[in-house]
Amino acid sequence: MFERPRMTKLDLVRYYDRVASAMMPHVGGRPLTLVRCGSGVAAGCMYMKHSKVWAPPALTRISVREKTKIGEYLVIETPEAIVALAQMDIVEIHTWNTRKEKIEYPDRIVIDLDPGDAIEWPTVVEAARLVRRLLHTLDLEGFVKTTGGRGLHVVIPLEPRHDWQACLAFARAVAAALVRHDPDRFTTTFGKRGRERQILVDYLRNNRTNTSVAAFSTRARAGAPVSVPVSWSEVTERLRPEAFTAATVPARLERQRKDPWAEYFTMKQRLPAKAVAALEGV
DNA sequence: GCTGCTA
DNA sequence: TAGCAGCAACGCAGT
DNA sequence: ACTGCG
Repeated sequence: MFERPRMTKLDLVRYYDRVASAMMPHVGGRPLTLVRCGSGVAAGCMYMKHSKVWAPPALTRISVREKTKIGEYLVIETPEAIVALAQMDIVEIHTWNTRKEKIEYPDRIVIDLDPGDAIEWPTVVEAARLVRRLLHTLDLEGFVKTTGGRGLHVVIPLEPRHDWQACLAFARAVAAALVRHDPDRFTTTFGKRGRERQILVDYLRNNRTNTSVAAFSTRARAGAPVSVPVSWSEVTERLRPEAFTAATVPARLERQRKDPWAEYFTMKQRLPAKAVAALEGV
């Protein structure tokens, strides 16, 4: 399926088999959008949103009311289902930020930091830490993960009680606050020109129908690392280890250093009342 | 990858 | 029966 | 309206 390094479908099966159980909590029970590369990655890939097409029996299906019609989506309920996706030539696994039980109420918001070409990695890390600090002022916790590309996601675990519009409004407010805080560094403008030196805060990815929040993806194409929750030791390694020793790490981060995502799945956060208004003052 | 039509 | 074509997303923003 | 983008 891949050239250089050569990777076959069997390799993909082995890989999914190895990571499936770790992936389950992130991708299970959610509507999927998949990237399929049927004739090898070089030949081009297709997005698969609805599940009208064939899928291995290990995948389950759900119907979701959409604007105009009812869409049928594939859902992962077991690790076997993940491995089965390899049989479908699925190379990227994207999920909604809602679980099937509460399809209109996201259980996470993702703040996507998408650096321009001239932005160095440490700057992205710094930005992610800034986002976390911003969230802390609202008594919210955020978890950092790699994206498979050059950026980072700050994931905010939520109790599924705010509809996606409320989540979108919140994400917009966070983005706006970041831009206000440092207009030279942050932008919400999509246009490529002029943002080489800026970090795009991409809040659109929180839209209900959005497909782009990949908890995991196999971006072997780009030679990028596989997207998994990143550990702080990993981040600091790439940052400047000597400048970020345990002595300088706040207790809160120190706790995360051990297992950054340990608390993630137990955390049931609510957006503070008037969170959007509160952010306007930041 | 699968289905369904055609040679 | 072998082979081929068609199929498999979407919405925002910028120009 | 069309294109780029993720």
